[in-house]
Amino acid sequence: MSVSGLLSELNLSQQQAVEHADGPLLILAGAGTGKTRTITRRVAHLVRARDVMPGRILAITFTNKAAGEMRNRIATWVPHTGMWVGTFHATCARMLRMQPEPVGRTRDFTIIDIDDRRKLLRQLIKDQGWDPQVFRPRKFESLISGWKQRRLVPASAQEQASMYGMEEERCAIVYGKYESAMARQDCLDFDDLLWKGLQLLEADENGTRMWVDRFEHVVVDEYQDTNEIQYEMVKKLSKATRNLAVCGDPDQSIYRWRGADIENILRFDKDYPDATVVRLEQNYRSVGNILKAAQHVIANNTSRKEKDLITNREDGPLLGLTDGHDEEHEANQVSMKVAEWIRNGTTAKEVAVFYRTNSCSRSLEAAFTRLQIPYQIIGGLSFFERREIKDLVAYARLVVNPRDDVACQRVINVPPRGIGATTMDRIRAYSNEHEEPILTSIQRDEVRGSIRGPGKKGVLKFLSLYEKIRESTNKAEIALRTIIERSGYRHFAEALDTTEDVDRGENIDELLAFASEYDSREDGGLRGFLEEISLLTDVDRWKEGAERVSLMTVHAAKGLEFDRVAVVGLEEGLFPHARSFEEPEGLEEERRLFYVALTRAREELLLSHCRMRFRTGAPGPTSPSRFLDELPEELIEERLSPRRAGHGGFSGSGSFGDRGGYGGQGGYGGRSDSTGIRRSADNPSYTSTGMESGFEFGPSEESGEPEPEETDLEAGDLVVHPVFGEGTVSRLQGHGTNARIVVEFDRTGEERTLLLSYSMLERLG
DNA sequence: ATAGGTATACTTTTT
DNA sequence: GTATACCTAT
Repeated sequence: MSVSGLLSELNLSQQQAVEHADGPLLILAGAGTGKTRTITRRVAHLVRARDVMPGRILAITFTNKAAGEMRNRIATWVPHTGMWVGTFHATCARMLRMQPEPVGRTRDFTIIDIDDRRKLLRQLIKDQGWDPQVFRPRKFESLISGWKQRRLVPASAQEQASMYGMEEERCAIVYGKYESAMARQDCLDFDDLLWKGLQLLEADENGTRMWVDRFEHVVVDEYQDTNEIQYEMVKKLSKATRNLAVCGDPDQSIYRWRGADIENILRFDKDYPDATVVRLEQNYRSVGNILKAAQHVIANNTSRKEKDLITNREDGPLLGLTDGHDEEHEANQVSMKVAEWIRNGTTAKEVAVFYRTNSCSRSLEAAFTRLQIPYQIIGGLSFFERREIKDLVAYARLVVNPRDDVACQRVINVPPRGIGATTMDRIRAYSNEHEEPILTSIQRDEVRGSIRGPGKKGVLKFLSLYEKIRESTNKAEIALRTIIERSGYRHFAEALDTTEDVDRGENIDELLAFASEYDSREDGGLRGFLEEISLLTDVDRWKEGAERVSLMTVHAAKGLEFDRVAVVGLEEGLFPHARSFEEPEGLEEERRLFYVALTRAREELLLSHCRMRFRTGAPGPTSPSRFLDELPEELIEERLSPRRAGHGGFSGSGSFGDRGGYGGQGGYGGRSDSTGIRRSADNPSYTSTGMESGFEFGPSEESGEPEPEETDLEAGDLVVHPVFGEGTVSRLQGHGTNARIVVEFDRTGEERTLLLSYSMLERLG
């Protein structure tokens, strides 16, 4: 392949970025301007045309998935053996694994996740004699994470905390305890990976310089979302050669809450006055109307660099807009539209639905199931957060790192083997006092002698299990199989809560398949496998090829593109999210988020909101997002939902629009000349799939206040549910707002537990 | 020690 | 609607 092949099918700006020789380079790349293609070609070009050794190139991506894609794409041009391509976190983990000493860890360190981190914090709070109900682990976690992002050690945090209040003060103390526990257990958390990674570089600058002189070229994608530590890290890694190429779009910076500083990209040409700046403004992705809409919205942000995006594509269809009564109705409308898209020739994998918060996925799921549209949810209840996965991973962690007390405590009595709270307290007391790992402690005769009752046998059982697992091969899959078989875990997991329709066995199999795939690809053994999965996210697990509609948050959608996209929940307080109202910067970030959502679509967009939504327990009226008002009116297709008069349940539906914030919202309400009912007429094939025709609502609860305990339903009553159909009440449980009703539904023959106040059940007959 | 029930909090986004 | 922590009975 000739060098010029690397420049084929690139526009002039892209070519300039690819061919740029030495020194700092800033690529300002708008959405859909071929940014990934450009930096991939650039890296390939470095190897082919400039004879840079692959091992001397470091490319940082935002997700592991993007890293994998980049690796594959580069491979089509040049061999890339030894090239470093990965996320900041993965890159840091890799460096630290190779040289852990400067930060006080061994090469066997394990990575702790948020959940375990929270558990550890709870324990430490309790150890201080404080009530975790008052001093919340969650709150502490975010405080500590913030301190770590700002590189504050516990001592400095304590100094600063005294200015704030008791909670901060106490948290700072716990922070100190947490840090020593993590060191003792040879663990690192996500924040540590970055901070300790930077510390490694700092030590390296005055030492062997094995890292700071290692890379001849550093390339960073999504630079607009780097935080302070990442910024410093990039600076150090590229200081020796100044061959730093960063790429990003300030309008797509959406991780401020995680410490990302948009200033990093905005001031790049001040940091490096000799930087070459290349602007990619030719959009190849979206049709004209989508691009126009997106540009129009983002222009409302004040703190931004003017940027133009041009497309030579046709205008395309107008942007669709729907408003539902509530989220269920909204989900129905959206799924009908999706069904229409698919019927008209778009494949399911080219369709996506985005939402602001994960909780919005539920109603969509129900609607998609009803219409029998295949879908997959990305994110939300993560695979890796599933109990059975976490348990097995904890076993594996303990094998790799016997000092990992968090992992040890998670599995020492799972499946149950008689080691309860009393026994654990005793063991923990000993191990705290002697400052040695729990696993070491329980091997001491002194400790084992002090344990009586069923715990004694349990500890022996656990130790012999542990030995057997340790002896198994280092291959990830075999090790996991040994764990599962020797511990009897599969049986335990499958017997766990049979009422839920989660298939834990299936999840276990997926983990095994994952391990087997890893073994065939890499030689990192159990430790390597653990490292990989602890840094994986759900987007990374996303099965791109699957013929399914993708449902995800807008954050998860970053970097992806689809032919047709629907964005739901465009309401004040949800999108933009209420939490963003406190500071003006917050609102600008929400707008960028909306901009990201819009620019994912190639051909067609559907935007939607509803007039009432369940929010934290109670349903309430909502008003359309201000972002809808910011769209140019002439690009929006008028489509207001049908009135529901005559449909029984929502007798008061007309009054919704007149109430609350809806009617009052500026120009939007003014466009409300109804175009009538279209959906059911348009989609006869989808309303007759054997499921519900149309959509019935339960007894009218539109007055907003759920009436707890006010039910005359009892066991044996026949009821009908709008989604699940007819069924029989099995029993009632709980009181007040938490009252639940268990119903066995005829269609599936399965029992479901529903929250009584919102169950929308109607008595039958 | 454990199972089963009950109360409570959580819903912003994620490496 | 779900996960988790605490309480109580066995």
